[in-house]
Amino acid sequence: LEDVELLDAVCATQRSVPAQQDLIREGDEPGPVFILLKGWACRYKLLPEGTRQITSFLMPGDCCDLHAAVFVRMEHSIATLTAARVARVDRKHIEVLMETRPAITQAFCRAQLVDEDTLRAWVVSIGRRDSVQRVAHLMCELYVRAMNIGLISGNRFELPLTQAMLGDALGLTPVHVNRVLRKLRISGIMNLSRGTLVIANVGKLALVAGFDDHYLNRRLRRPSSGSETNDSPSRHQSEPWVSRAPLE
Amino acid sequence: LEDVELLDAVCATQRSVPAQQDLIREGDEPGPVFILLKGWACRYKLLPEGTRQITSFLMPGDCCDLHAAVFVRMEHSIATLTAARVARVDRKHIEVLMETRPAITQAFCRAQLVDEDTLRAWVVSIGRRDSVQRVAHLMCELYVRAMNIGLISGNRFELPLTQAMLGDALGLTPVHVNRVLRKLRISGIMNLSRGTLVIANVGKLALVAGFDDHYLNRRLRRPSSGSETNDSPSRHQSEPWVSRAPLE
DNA sequence: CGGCCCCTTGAGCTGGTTCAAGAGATGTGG
DNA sequence: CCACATCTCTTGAACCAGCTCAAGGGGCCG
Repeated sequence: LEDVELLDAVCATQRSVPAQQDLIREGDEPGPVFILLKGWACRYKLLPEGTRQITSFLMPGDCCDLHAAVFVRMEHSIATLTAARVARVDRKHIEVLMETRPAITQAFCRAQLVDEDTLRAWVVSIGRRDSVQRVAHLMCELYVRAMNIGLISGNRFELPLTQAMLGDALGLTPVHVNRVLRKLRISGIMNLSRGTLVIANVGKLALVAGFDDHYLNRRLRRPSSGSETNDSPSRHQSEPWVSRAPLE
Repeated sequence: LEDVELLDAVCATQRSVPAQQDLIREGDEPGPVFILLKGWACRYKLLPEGTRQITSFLMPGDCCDLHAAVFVRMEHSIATLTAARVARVDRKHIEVLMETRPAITQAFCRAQLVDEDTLRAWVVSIGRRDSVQRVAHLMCELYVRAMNIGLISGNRFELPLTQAMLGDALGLTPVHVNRVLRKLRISGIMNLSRGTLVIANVGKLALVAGFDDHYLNRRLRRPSSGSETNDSPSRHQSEPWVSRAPLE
């Protein structure tokens, strides 16, 4: 479709950003829209005591605050976690796009809803799962998302998050994240080390996590193994853009 | 505005629902839109172990899943918590409204964004606050929301939630919710009993909670009493992320 | 080579859980 | 109007998952 070209065009002005840098800071007035093209970022909030809580991870293809124009003030910050490449799009362009291209509008809307479901899943995880389930669940989420944007090779993918970052996302201590990762490693389920996650046993991981992959509206397929029947072949496969890595 | 009349009209078909009844169940195909007119409800998710996590509370005026039409499957359930009055609106009507009345569309969109900010605040609370802060923070949220829909009289309002429900929302045990409530009571900050919450000291409550009322885009006003110039209790921390680099 | 992260592991502590038991409430049927 | 059942709240006591504090090791970069 030409929609893709329009989106490409809109991402013309790109910028490289080093790791650990705020793109948007809490209290800011919503400005331009950012689209993450490469690297990882996160939304987070700082507490008075100085602790941090990450509320979501952003991967290539994700957008920052498409809809926030209604508000006076950002309620959270967004920062890169790794070196990243970012497109900064004037809000006007987005609005024009949303008025003229219904498919794009719908894709945006859909992305928004997926985000919200993910957020709810985080609440569930942090509220009711123990540390092992929590880590496992997050890994499942990231695995599925990485798969959707084609970042999986075999049963591994690059996961350049420090244990401290994972802790800030999961509501755990870095120390304890470390212990959980060890536990998952020695039980032969997965191994996160040196920036890449290797999942030895997806099924077991999902089982431990109590992972329900519906919430990303994708099926969790293990790379090999074929006994499973794909029950709904007609699912929205004419994929709207937002969840794919569009450029690059 | 006549927008109000249109919305009234759309709520013509009302229904009374007893407490503890599912309106929408996880796995359902999104059906009609529900608007809560009276009483309390919640979104929740059940875990395999049988525990429950509530992800948000719904109060009169809140809508269920305006936008979910895009999805095949609901990712969470919605249930009444008290006896309630509910309008069931055909999705078609909503769509017509959203095409013809821009003000209404904008209001819906705004509500959606507020919900999302609230959800993020829950993640922060559950992830990084201790039990007392957590309870206090939720009470602040509910207080502000109750105020916004005119449910506050003086410094009290009706809060018909059991301690078990609060626990399911906060990721705590009912037993522990009880102990926290006692602590808040004897420290003279607030008193929740027999279905009504009396806030003796809003400022102190917000302080304990680390409550940042921006996220509902409303100011936290105390009804009477005014010795304290309570600007916003947050904003201690405008440090850019770099300053957090030494993770302590 | 030296400094700075980040990861790793140990040991002790604590906030919140679990289990248990009793006391109010509130409703229901006789 | 009372008797009984069912919830919810309340409190105690023991326990444990995850935290804190501390110390050492490895990789990467200047």
